[in-house]
Formats: sequence, structure tokens, C-alpha cells
Amino acid sequence: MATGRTHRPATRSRGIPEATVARLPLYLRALTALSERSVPTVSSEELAAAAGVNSAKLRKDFSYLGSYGTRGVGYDVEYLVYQISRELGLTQDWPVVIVGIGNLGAALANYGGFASRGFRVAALIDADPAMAGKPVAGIPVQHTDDLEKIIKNNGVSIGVIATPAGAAQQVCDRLVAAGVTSILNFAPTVLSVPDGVDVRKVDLSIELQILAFHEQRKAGEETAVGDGALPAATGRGVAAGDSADQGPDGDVPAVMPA
Amino acid sequence: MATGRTHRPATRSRGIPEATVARLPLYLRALTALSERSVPTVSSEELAAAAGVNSAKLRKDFSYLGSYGTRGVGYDVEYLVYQISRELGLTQDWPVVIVGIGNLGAALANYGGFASRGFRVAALIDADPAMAGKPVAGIPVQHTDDLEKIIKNNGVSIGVIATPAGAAQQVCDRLVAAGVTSILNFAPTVLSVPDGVDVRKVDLSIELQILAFHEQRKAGEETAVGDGALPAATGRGVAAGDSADQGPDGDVPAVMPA
DNA sequence: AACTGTGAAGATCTTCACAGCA
DNA sequence: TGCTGTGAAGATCTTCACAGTT
Repeated sequence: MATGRTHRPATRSRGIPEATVARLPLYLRALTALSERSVPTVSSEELAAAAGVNSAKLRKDFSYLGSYGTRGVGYDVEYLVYQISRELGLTQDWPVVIVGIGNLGAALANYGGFASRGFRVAALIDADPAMAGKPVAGIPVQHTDDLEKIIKNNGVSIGVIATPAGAAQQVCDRLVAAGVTSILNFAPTVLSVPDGVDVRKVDLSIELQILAFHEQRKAGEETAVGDGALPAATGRGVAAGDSADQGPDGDVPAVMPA
Repeated sequence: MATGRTHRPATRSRGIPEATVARLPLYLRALTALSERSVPTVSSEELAAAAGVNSAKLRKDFSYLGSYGTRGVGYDVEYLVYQISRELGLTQDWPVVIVGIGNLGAALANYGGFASRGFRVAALIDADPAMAGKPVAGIPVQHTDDLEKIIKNNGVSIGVIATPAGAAQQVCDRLVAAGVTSILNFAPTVLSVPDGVDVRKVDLSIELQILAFHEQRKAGEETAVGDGALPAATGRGVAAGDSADQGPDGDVPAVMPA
């Protein structure tokens, strides 16, 4: 396939960079914590540290939303919480369905942070007739046969797929046909969806493989750098934003048997 | 990432771009599927479609690993599987510990794909004394008190944190002090770690918030685009945010429940 | 004096388009 | 002919550094 669609209208005015959008939830979380401690204002430096990002990046991110800060002072916590929430669309209610109530699906259903911010588990759906009616996290599981009806009756536009890989695409197709336009996929599969439907995936094994890659490099460098031992104690640190490896220089030996 | 330090040596010779590393697991999965079907070779076009990426991107990605293809023919599936596995460090065994055996931790422990590729759940750790000894996914849960001993005895370098947010940093510190240098964090917290330790996070609520952002845009454009009615059923329709369908490639990691 | 907002430089990543090999 | 490998152009994202505001 690969129909080279890619039609980007043009640089849209309200266009907030995708990278910025991905960080807004992080800022929101940090701000919420400050709000709970009744902190009135924060500087970009402080908030950036709490969110684990660079302060210049944070300021630029906020500049896409508008000028919500006060020079010489910082940002008003409550005001920012509201602005970011609004920008992310969290001031409205988002009914969500979880399809596939196995170990993972059940864990997701039980996940508290779910409801906390605008999201509400509207229904749990599973293909196993034996599960039908059983309550998970206080919500009765419904059978896949009623998927379309459930989506429509609840006005669901966001679906979470936690089924085995083999069933994911089929479930995805039905969700989309029923009106879902955003999907969070936990199944280890690449989903095909029509234009206009967003898919984000969460994949444990991919994350582990990326870590293994860096881990392997570290092991190789150990000797290269000639570092002694010292398993690193509690040093300070920083965070974790993306796993850019704090690259010790030198470079990889690369074992290579071609 | 690093506080101010950010010392990136220079463009490292064997330096594979982070974005490429993040896609290797995707290619590997697609290749493994082809391998199981005994397909001998694939073209960049076919493999790219299976992995949900652009073929030029895939070719460039592979070019960082070396020249493993044959012009006019394509890539040898088995050979590529081996090369990518080796590059990712999957030809060796990675003992992993999961800390926090609640709903999510148990789901992760039961997750099959775990062991499939080089990873092995070496131990399950939880702070609840009542859980000690109980088997989850066939592995007896051990108490947090023995964390250091467990890490050392098993030579663990990768740890998975699935504890409540409040315990995450503390667990992280102990893991790092005991020798863990790669962490996969499912708790909704920004972890501080010393240089040299990689952290990747998986955060459900962040992913949902990103989807909500785009969902909100779509709702807004519906009228803006002047489109009549049609609550967006199957039709195409300009995707507001273009978080490009398919695999949200190399962007930010993601989700995380607790 | 303290801190935001942002132009400009840099770094990365993506995509094009085509030379070059099988 | 068919398809890879890659220079070069473009698009995005990050970081610097400082003008501007309170």
C-alpha cells in the first residue's frame, strides 16, 4: 500500500508541534502536584526540573499555547493547569472502552489514573462468553457481539485494544467502523487504519529491546573506557526523558562477525 | 536527560540514530513473522509495509547496520533477523526483575512475549509480606528486603518498576545502587537517575491525553472544514494532528499506569 | 534583578530521487 | 530490469542566548 497520501494542508495556525503535545501531559502532572501543595507560581526552571526537561524547551512549548507567564515572576500554577487541560481536551469527558479483558485488560481497567483526568471507562469488552457479566473493577464485562452497539450508545471515540495480537486488527476494524477515531494499542501488531484515525501503541517488548541495545553498548564500553568498578551509588541525576544514552565517549567495539 | 552535562562526544562512528534503534524491534517482529512463513527474501517496500513505515526510511535504517541487502533482489530474511537481533543484543540472555506485583506487575509477569526474545523474568519483587512466596506466573514473589541480593545473585541489569508512584523513586534508587543500569518505568513519575542509567517510561494516561488532544482537534475541524454532517464514520477526512497513522515512530516513549 | 518569550543556530530525523550494482 | 544504498534537500525538534517585561 503506501499510497503516498501525506497531504498536509499547510502549517496550521494553531499548530502545536507533536513533540510539544507529547510533553504537555508531563507538565500537567507536575503542575497538578504543585497545585496540591498550594504552590502559587513556578519558574520555568523549577517546573522543567520537576518534569525532567530542559527549561528552554519548556518555555518554547508554552509559547505555542500563548503567553501565560509573567516575566520576572514565572507561571501561575492554577492558570496553567487550566490552560493545558483545556488544550489537551481534558475539560470534557472521554468515554473509553477497553477490548480484551485478560491480565493486561483487567490491570488497565483497575488503573486508577484512568478516571482521574477526563477519561471514563464506559465499557469492558471481551470475546470470551464466560466472562460476560462478570464484573472487573466494578464494571461488568460485555461480549464482543455487542461492540458496535456499545460504542454507539456511549458515544465512544477512544478505544483501547488489549487483546492477543491475532485479534487486534479485527477488533480495530470493528471499532473504527463503529465510529472510534483514536486507538491505544497494547497488542504487538501494526494496525492498519484509514486516514483520520490515530493510533498509538504501547509495547513492552519493544521498550525492553531498546533498553537491551543500550545495555549492550554499555557493557562493551566498560572495558573500552577503562572504567574500574563502582556500580554507581546514589549520584544525583536527572532524568529520564528519553533514553538518550549519556554517552560516554569512545565508541563501540562492535563485535562483528559478518 | 542529563542535567547540564549533556556531553555528547561527537558523531560516533558506529552511532546508530536513536530513532533507528527504536524501529529495529519493529522490523525484527515483521521479519520474524516472514521467517515463520519461510519467506526467503523481502524487498524494502514489502518489509516497510509490514512494519508500517516508509521504505526509504527502512533502507536508510538498515544502511546504518551495514549493507545487508542485495540490489535487484532485496534482503535475506534469516540473515537480517540475525543481524538485527545481534545489534539489539538479543543474542544474549537478559535477566529482568519486576518490582511491584500488583495488577500490572502480575500482567507483565504473565506476558508471554517477555521470554520470547532474550528476556527472562529472573525474579518478582513486592513490598507486601503477604505476597512473599506466592507464585505469580509460576514464579514465587520475593520480598523487597532481598532486592539487592536478588539483583546481584542473578546479574540483573534491567529492572521493571510497576509500583505505585509513591514508591517508584525509592525502588529506582535501590535498583541502581544494586547495579541495575536500565529501567522500564510504568509508574507515573519522573525518575531521577545518575548518568549512565537509561530509563524508559510507559504511561497510559499520557498516551490517552495525547489521543484526546487530537480527538478534540478532529471534533473542531469537522465544522471548520465545512464538512456537512456525518459524524465521521468510515470516511477519510483530514486528520487534524497528523500523528501519522501506523506506528508513532521514533517519537516519545509513552505510557504508564500504576 | 529575575524571569519569560523567541529569533537564530544546531542537531536530528525524514523523504526524495537517483546512481549503481546484481 | 529491479531494488538497494545514499547524497542532498526538507522538515522537525532542541538549545542557545539575549532582548524585553515586570
